[in-house]
Amino acid sequence: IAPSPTGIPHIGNTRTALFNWLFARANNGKFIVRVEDTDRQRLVEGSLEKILEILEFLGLDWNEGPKVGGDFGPYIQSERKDLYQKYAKILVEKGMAYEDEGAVRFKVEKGKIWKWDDQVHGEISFKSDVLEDFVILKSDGFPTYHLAVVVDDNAMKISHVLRGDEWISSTPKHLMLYSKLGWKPPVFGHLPLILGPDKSKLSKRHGAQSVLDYRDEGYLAESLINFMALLGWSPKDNQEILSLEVLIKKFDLKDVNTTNPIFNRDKLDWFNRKWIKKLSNEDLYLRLQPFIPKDWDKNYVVASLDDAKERMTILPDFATFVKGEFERPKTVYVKRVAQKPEDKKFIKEYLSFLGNVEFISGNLETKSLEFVKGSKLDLRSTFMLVRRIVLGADITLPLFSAFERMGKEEVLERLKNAI
RNA sequence: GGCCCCAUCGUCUAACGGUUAGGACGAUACCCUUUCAAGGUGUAAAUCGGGGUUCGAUUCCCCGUGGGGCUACCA
Repeated sequence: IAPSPTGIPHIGNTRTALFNWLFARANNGKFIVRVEDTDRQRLVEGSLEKILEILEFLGLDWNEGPKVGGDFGPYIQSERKDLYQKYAKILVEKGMAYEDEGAVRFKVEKGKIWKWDDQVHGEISFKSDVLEDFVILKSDGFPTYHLAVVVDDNAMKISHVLRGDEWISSTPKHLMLYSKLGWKPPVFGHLPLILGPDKSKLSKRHGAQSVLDYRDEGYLAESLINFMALLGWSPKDNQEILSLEVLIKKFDLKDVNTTNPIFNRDKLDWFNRKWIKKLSNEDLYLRLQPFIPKDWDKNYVVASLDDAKERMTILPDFATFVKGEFERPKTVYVKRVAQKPEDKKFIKEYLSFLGNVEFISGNLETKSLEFVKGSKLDLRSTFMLVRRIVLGADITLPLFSAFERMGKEEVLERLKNAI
């Protein structure tokens, strides 16, 4: 995978990385990260770190590249400038390229047909006549993508190139370069492009775009991987919930689609719900750290996880469900929800009733149910009243498990506030 | 404009040339239910159009239409 550090990669670029990684792992190959920073104008400071952060967050480790090194380094193109210049010079000397206003342009031979067996599309061919002479070395001495990618893929012994469909029309240029340089081209596979909701190529203007943004919104790496994997690919058995391990076993380039999928956030949400539910409480607690106050007691939080897991879509949902257990409702609010005399009367009776009840969720529930039914009050509205008084909200975790966690003293205290 | 890629429910997708065109998300109805969820059972929802080939096309071919990409000294 060869990202360009001209910004933070969005879901589309990241999915390309994922497919490359899966393909490499599924075939006992090597996953190589090479940084293509030959566009000096658009270089964005710090994006290389972000790129690696994304890969690390998702668990896509690389065999060669930044940080880990490798036999064919350096893996940063700006550090390989001499190499590109050397080959540009050779091409010029052989008359296959020429200088043009400080840059070097490759001479396209007319009347030829360039074709390759694309691993996802099948055979694709181009007439060389539709291509114009193209720049391979810019006037600032840096190569264009075309020269750099060919020189490096050859030098680094790259066997397979999986990239986005947007590169299809450039492939003949690369084929020409391989041919003139006397090298054997790698196998190409072009992946369908992920489209935004407006059906145009995914880009910055489609809202939160990078995996890091989704991570910060509370999506798990598992969900993101699962979601991206199924955009343009599906396993033979149509299974949907897939871990990285399972994906490696099932991934096959033959099952990659040719049509451009559209990014669908609802499905991402669904995956996140599924994956959060699969997490152990201990693991979920760890992932929750960035999204909850530091002073929330660990045992307390963990104890509420079974209930919370069932209803969370993103990590920050946890705090909104449990917040009411940590903060007493405002008195003005309590006074307002318990205005009616009959409500106050009920709370008074319930209060004294609770005094003799053991605060264990199941017990609390059966006893309370009996109590309310005996009073002939409406179940829903009555429990909603209690919920509002004790937890200060309409949407909370199940009432009685919350009671158990909070303890008798605290619950009674809060109820007293209403009378 | 030119070149290239693509075309199954709203979305992600499945279907050796023979299926009542399947699944999932979302939507919706009902059940369950102390809220919200979750869960359960249903429902609606698709082969872009026209020609071929074939006993038979979602599937193969052609044309059209639609969408996307490229057309930079960006990747």
